[in-house]
Amino acid sequence: MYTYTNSLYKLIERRSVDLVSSKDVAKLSGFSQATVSRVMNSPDKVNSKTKKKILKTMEQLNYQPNLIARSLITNRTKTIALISGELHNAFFVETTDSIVNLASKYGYKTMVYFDNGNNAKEIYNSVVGAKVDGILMSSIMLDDPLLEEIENSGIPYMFFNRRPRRGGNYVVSNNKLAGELITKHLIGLNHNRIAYISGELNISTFLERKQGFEQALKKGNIEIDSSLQCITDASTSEVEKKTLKLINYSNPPSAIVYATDAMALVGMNAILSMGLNIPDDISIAGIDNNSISSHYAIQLTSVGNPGFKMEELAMEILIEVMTNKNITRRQIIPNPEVIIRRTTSVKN
Amino acid sequence: MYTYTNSLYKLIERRSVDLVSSKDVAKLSGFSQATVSRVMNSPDKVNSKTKKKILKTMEQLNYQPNLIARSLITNRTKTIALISGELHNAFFVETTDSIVNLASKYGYKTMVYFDNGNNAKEIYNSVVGAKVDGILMSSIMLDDPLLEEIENSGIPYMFFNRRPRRGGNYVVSNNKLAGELITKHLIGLNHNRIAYISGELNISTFLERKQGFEQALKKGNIEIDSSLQCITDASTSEVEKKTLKLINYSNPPSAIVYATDAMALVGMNAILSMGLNIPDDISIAGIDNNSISSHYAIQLTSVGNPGFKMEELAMEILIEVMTNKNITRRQIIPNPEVIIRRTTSVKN
DNA sequence: TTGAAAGCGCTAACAC
DNA sequence: GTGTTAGCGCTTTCAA
Repeated sequence: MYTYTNSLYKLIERRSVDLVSSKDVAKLSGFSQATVSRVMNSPDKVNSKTKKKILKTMEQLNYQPNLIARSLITNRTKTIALISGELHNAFFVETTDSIVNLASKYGYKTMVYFDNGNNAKEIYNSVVGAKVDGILMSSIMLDDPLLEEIENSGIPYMFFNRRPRRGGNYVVSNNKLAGELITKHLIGLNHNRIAYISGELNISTFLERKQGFEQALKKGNIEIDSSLQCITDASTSEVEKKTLKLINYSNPPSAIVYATDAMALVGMNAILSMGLNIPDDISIAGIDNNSISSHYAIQLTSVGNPGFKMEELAMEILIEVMTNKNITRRQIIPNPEVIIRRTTSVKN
Repeated sequence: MYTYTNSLYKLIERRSVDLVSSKDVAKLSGFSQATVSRVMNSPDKVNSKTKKKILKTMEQLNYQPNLIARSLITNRTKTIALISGELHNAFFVETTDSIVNLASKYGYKTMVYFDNGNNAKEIYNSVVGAKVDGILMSSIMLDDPLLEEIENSGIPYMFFNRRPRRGGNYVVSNNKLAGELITKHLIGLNHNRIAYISGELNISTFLERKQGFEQALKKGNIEIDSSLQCITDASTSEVEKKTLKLINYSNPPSAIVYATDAMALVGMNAILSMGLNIPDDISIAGIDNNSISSHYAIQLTSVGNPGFKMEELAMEILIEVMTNKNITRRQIIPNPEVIIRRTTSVKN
């Protein structure tokens, strides 16, 4: 008894630098390490008195199981990787928030990576080494070589927002429809010189939204004018530049569709800074329906899936795939709708 | 030779589900596991021919070291934990982005947690179990019991944005000065009924900013009117409610200082929705200088540290602490400045 | 310069 | 219901 008290004292005293292990708990409680393990993993298989004693000892020692050691043997880390677009785009702010919180709700930690457009492979290697239980990824390109690697790795995954050209598991909005709807909205307001500013077309969202844009023009019998289409990287400076270019045409467009709300926000800033009025001088619209877009000072007309978060559905599915191993192909494409606000009006 | 080719074939064929280990690399290359390990950890200690062979084998097998196993023995995970406020506050969007990217630049992965105000202890336990190499944390309360635990844990850490009442390592803005400066700015515009909407005062930023507010009033010989001070949780609905309450006074304030830009944005939305004009009817200002605040459609007067990112400095220091173990107390408090935009004007 | 062997802290058969 | 033992995939002495 004395010895126990003595070593207990020592164990409590020492700082976590040299941490308490299940061996310590075992020794001090008088049971084996296996039983200590059972208390954590199959508590119903251990005598309730024993359990009580061990739990008390754990508390006394402030024992925290070493998850690294546990993972090495279980081959599960209770961690998911989120490979996201950068937070400069408010869309990813909302998805990151949702995903981390939802993961946590399900008992998963989240390793977050931001893909800046040319570090995907590096990120992927890190993710593989980290032995995450699943991957949630937005930043997949249309013909991304990573797709095959991920598929072959056997690691459960879901894409959201973007998808590869063929195959893969994902939840993405019907982006072609999104592009079509917003353009149709503008055509309905009598606009016929409608410009379009897009990110690079090796990304599904950008390609498909533009396809929708063109489809709407075609249906509206408006000729496609390539001088009104700008494909650019989605950076602030480029979007600004393209916006100013369009505005300064001798025959400028009466409306601009931006491929994302984030880009529209940049465009709006540029247009207002020029002293122009939105929508009196020019209508603008985005796609994604970021939450800032509904702010009274912004009031950006957009396209979105209100009441539905694709990243959350993707996460729910991922959880299911991680627990039940029967992985069937999952491809979900909800239809979005236009949210009309104050940045679009009838062409005057 | 034949045997090697044969087993190589088998190893290449199999999917990563049962992954290649350093043992496989060893067997196939004809060296020991120890030497394979050396190739990764002290390559200069291994013969260059041997090294070349082993590296080639690694590539053939697409070997990725199991970081979990490595961590178990090295006791380092090359992972930091970011315990952040939620992304609803744009301030944390920018810090999260910076931190994850900077960590990655230094070769660290980032486990991200969002503290919603009552899961800090739970998060902390997860962090301890995950054996992260360091913690970057914004969501510390003034008298947080976690401080002692973190200090005792021996895990390198830095707070940013918020700090505990006493002790701790942190980089935080001079928040009292921030509150004082913005209030002085308004007093300089002849405002003398200035309202203040703050988050809970158990958080250093809120307490100190309010102290600065009061100090400025005192210096300006303006009596403190408690009916113009609202302490609330920082949620959207509460900030809205308080804003409307103030506006509907028979003798409303001519200016409102919000403790954060995020709160000011909510207030702005409420005020504009009422049909009032900013700043003609009422001036408003925030603190933090979020990037959205400089948007032309927002133009929020704020207080910030332009050209300086406290989270980045905190991260740099953390890296240093994690590598050189001589942990000295670090408390850094840069002075902010007012950024005047269009939401504040002379009282009419 | 390389290999053999021990062990990080945990879990999971298997035995009792 | 509990203990003994082996081993997850690495790194790291210690010998050779």
